[in-house]
Amino acid sequence: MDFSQDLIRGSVVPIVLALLRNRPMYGYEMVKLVNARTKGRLEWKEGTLYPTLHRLQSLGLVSARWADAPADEAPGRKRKYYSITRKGRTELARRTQEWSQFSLSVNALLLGGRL
Amino acid sequence: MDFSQDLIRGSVVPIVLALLRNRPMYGYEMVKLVNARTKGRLEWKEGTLYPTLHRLQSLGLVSARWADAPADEAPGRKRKYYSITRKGRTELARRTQEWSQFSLSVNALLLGGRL
DNA sequence: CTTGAATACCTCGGCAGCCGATGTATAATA
DNA sequence: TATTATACATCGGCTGCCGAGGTATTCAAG
Repeated sequence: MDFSQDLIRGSVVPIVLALLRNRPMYGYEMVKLVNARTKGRLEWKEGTLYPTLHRLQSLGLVSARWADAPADEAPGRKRKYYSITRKGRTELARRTQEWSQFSLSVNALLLGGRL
Repeated sequence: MDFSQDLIRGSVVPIVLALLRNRPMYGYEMVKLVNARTKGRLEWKEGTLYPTLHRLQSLGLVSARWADAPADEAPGRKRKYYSITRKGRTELARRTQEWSQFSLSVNALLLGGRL
């Protein structure tokens, strides 16, 4: 479907935080996972994700550590695993709420319903 | 609630087109209406809307004409009324579809549901 | 063995849209 | 008379997305 990039904007941060809710992940994994889970309707680019992760880290919303990939997955390969911080969880809650209000508002206006 | 501007981005165009679906409107009216209908959750700025309207016009998605405000509303006042064109309606359909797919995707990722 | 694809990380500059600030002019209200 | 509301507009700053490009490793195919 190939969304206009303007729609994508602003959704990257909350989605990243949401992905890290349950377990640490590495960047490349997030890209593939988002693209797969949305069947390519969202098509994340590495050129977007990596700078975003660094930004979130500098804001203290995620933390990163290098580690070996599990031996049964990709033995001998190094990956940079990101985890969400306590501060990040607070921000996630805020952003989720924000998204929900926002999407309700837009839906109401677009689909003509009352708010 | 005061959304991050990044979320707003990309939603302005489809909303403008949707507003014009039923009747012509003037810019100032759209700003007030959106702010009121969303109870200030969306807070449109004139500095965003006017350039957007001009852009849409140059793309042939809307047309504009100056006219007197109705005598029972604001007698003696000039307004610039925008209407959606046929091309604009096609674009509206596309954008509505796009938004719907997009918001479903984001919702699924944010709220953890399956797609 | 060498080539190519997949994995996994990264940077940089261009671009486009939102917004704050600012400006103009008129009508209504205090 | 001064202020507020209506109604239009522009402009530059900022920020984030993306295309293009780069490095290095692992693994399968030729």
